[in-house]
Amino acid sequence: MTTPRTARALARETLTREILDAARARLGTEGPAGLSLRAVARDVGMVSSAVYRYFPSRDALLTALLLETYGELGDAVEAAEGAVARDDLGGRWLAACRALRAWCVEHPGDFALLYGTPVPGYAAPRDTVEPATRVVRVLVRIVGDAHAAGARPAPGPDGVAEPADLVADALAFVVAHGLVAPDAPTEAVVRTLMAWTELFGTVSFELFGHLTGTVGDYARWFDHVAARLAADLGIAVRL
Amino acid sequence: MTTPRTARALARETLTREILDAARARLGTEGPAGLSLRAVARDVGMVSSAVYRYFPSRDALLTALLLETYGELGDAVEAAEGAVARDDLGGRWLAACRALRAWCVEHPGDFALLYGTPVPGYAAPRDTVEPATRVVRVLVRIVGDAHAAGARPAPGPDGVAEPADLVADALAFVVAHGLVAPDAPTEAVVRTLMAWTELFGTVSFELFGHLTGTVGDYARWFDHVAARLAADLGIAVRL
DNA sequence: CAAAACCGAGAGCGGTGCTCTCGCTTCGCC
DNA sequence: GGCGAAGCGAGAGCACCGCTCTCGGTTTTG
Repeated sequence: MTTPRTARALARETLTREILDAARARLGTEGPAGLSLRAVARDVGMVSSAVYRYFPSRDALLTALLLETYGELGDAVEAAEGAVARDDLGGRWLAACRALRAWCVEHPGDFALLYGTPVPGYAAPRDTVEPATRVVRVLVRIVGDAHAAGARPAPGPDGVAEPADLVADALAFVVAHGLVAPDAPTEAVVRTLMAWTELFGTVSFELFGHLTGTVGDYARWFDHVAARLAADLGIAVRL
Repeated sequence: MTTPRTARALARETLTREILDAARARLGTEGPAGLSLRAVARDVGMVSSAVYRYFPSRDALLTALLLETYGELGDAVEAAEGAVARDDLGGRWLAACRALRAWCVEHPGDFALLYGTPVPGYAAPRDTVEPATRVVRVLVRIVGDAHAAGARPAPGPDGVAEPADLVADALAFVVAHGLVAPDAPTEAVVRTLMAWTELFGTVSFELFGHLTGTVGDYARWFDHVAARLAADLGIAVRL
């Protein structure tokens, strides 16, 4: 990455940035499906073919956007959660959840790119997996700390824990990615993954309009969802 | 709708069907974003402009697809739930949830149309709202019956019910659409809406690839989510 | 049986992703 | 300093897209 600071390299850097910024701006207004490389080129004052000097294809541009966007969301959630006292587990959980929703609501286009319908022909490369797991990693860490502090999830549907092999399925990935220590409370991890999907499901329903008319105050609605999930994990949240 | 059965009207009917079928077939392979009216026209052996005799715009075709698809999902869920003994509340809940997921997994393209990123310029007309509520209506009905049978949702995060005005927000819509009787258990209704979002959030994460590597057996994972949600609503589910 | 309505085909508009070629500028190296 | 190589932006062109309009031919209607 330490390219020589020649005039050309410098220009390339700034132009790459300009293209990415223009693309993200368009993403906010048109959505991922309508992301037009030609329009982006026009926005930065180029002809469309010139953009291909910087991104070999539309998919490559998409990948760069994915990486950048996952990173930004991860930053936001980690920063919000990190600003809360370590022993305030409910506060950390709520801060992480609220930061998550806030970012998504402020960047609906980016949210659609990350959590909406996948672009048909496009498969996200491997190196997007790590940035994509940052949010859930924060959640798992909070729950892990809570477990260490004695918190226990509510009993399962029939009063017993989730089956061991279901837990193993989910846990294998989490441990493999270093999200959590191998001796983590397995059931809590599974519940956290379920909570993660509910959080994003709620945001998805909000942003995609499936709750219009049903819910008045989305922020409060989301807070209650987050609080319920926390309670289910044995973490007390004061709204 | 009782158009005279002239040769022309008959031909129009079958051709409209053929176009819709071709569009849904393409939806399954390309996804909603890549739905090309020209390609659909080719599939039914027409030139693209001829399709406009049947649907005045791509959006109109989209609306027709929405109506049909919501209807099909509603049919599937209602049929599955209706086949279970009325007093077997856990069975009804599980049947509805499983039918919901099964349909989505079998029709990923249609699912993306209904619950994925909204098409940028397109706003679904009013008459898609009613068909869109059929699934949640089934869920609310089960929970209502459970309430009548004495089931009570688990206590809220801090041991108290959800705030009354949050409940009122959500309930207003539900009652306005005749989803539930005005004297319904308000808190249970709110919880049901939350459960509804989690069910579709789980399917969304499954189909959009956010759980790849994390969850091995999606069906069992989903069953556990459904069972947990039921337990939270005071409904016992045997897996 | 004629007028009106409907229908399919085709051309055409401006847009898209992407490829290739063509000059020009900048770079690295001797 | 000079020179070949590499990088760059512009433009033309390909096949595709949604959509409009016109033009003959068919069917329906009064």
